[in-house]
Amino acid sequence: MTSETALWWLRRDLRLADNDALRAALAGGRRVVPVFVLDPALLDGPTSSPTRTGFLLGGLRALDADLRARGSRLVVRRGRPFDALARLLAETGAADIYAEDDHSPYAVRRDGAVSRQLPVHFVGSSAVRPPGTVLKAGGTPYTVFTPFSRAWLAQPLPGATDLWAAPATLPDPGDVAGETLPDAPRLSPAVPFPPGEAEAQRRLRVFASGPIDAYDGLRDRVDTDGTSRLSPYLRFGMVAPRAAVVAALAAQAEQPGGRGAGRWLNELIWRDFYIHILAHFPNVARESFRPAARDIPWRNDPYEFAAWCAGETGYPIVDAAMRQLSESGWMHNRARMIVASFLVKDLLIDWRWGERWFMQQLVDGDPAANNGGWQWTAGTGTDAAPYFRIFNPVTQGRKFDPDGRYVRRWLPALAGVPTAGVPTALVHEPWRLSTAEQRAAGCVIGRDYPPPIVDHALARERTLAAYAPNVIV
DNA sequence: TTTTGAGTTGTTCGA
DNA sequence: GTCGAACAACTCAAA
Repeated sequence: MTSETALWWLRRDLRLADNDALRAALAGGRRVVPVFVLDPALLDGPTSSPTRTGFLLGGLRALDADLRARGSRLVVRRGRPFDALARLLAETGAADIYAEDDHSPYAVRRDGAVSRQLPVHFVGSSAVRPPGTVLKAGGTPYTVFTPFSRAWLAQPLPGATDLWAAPATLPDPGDVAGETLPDAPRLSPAVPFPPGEAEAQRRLRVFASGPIDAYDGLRDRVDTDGTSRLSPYLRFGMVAPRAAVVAALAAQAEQPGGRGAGRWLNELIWRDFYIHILAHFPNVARESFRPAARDIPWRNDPYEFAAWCAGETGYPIVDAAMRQLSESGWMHNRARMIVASFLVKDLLIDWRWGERWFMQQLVDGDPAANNGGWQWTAGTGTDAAPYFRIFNPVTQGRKFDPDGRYVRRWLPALAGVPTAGVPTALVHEPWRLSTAEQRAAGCVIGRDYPPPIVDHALARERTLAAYAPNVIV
């Protein structure tokens, strides 16, 4: 062959636009072989999720189609990445491998092993600003979000000129053998996330051109599509996080008085924050960030955990959210906080149990964001919620699902419960309905819907005692 | 080195 | 119904 060859190793950057690794691989007119390695350590690991794997495989199919439309195609191999890449280097005669940097603990181990023996170059990052680039004056990492975000914003911000479209044509990778993508597991029709770069860009465009302005006011409403629903796409890099930042800044410039775009940008900065935290403090994947919070006397009742997983706690907002998770692979952000608070602070179950369940269910499951969120709720992490902040599932339901549309959607047993009337709307506390009202609504507690697994007021007192500083010192 | 101000997302209670 | 205080103390970041 006449020109040099490079492997483009895709991991969580399944896109052709704004892809630094692809651009670096293409530089100099090289022949580029796009490769994805199906890694059993990830796909069959203890924190894998059939829904997420289905989304990934769909994304790979979409990417392959996008590549073929440009004269290229995706080469899929199965096995340990090191072995697969070493073989491909030999088969193709490639001199270099280009990949976007991934900062999660597994990726760091994997990439370290690969880069010790193979010519791999890491270009770009799954974060907007990679770990190590947002540090305190002394060169150490931030552990509090607000100063982190100030330092993050103080650096030059990306603009429209930093983005580039997918190349119109790509070099033919030549005759390289690859596996066909496995069919199973398929995405359930209930999963409202068609995979692929085009869909990711469409969602970002639609969200940033309107709904983002209402984001600040609607983001907490679980009964409303007030969020971007971009998380699975960002998880697999079907859209560049940098492109999301640019879109948020542009929306902010258009609505200088509005708070929605800035609020959403803040969430993108949180995404970077937790990527940095996990990269700088990889032990948080195994234990609480705060040493003082490592000795909380968890109850860890396996039956209560099973009820939480199944959405059978008797608290409608909790159960609806857990059904939304298992049926659709996704859960509204506010609902994630509510169910997490319930698991940790009402049931006193170790946050790591909930963290693992989320990873096994979430189409957007990401080790950094998931760990950060759980440790925040549990009060064990960086900049965490104070231990006495315990969500009341009834109050949260009334506040963020005022008409009960969300709980009715996911809990058919509650479909007949009135939202208004005598004595008040009780859809978020159906056990307070009279026997006659329960019968009229077709929701008899104990028959159609479970009674509350714990009394929230008592559970709250129990947790305050368990967390009290004199206990956890 | 010391000091000071500040810290995602709540709830409950009593006036 | 609304409002402010209490919940508890600690750690971080920066001057």
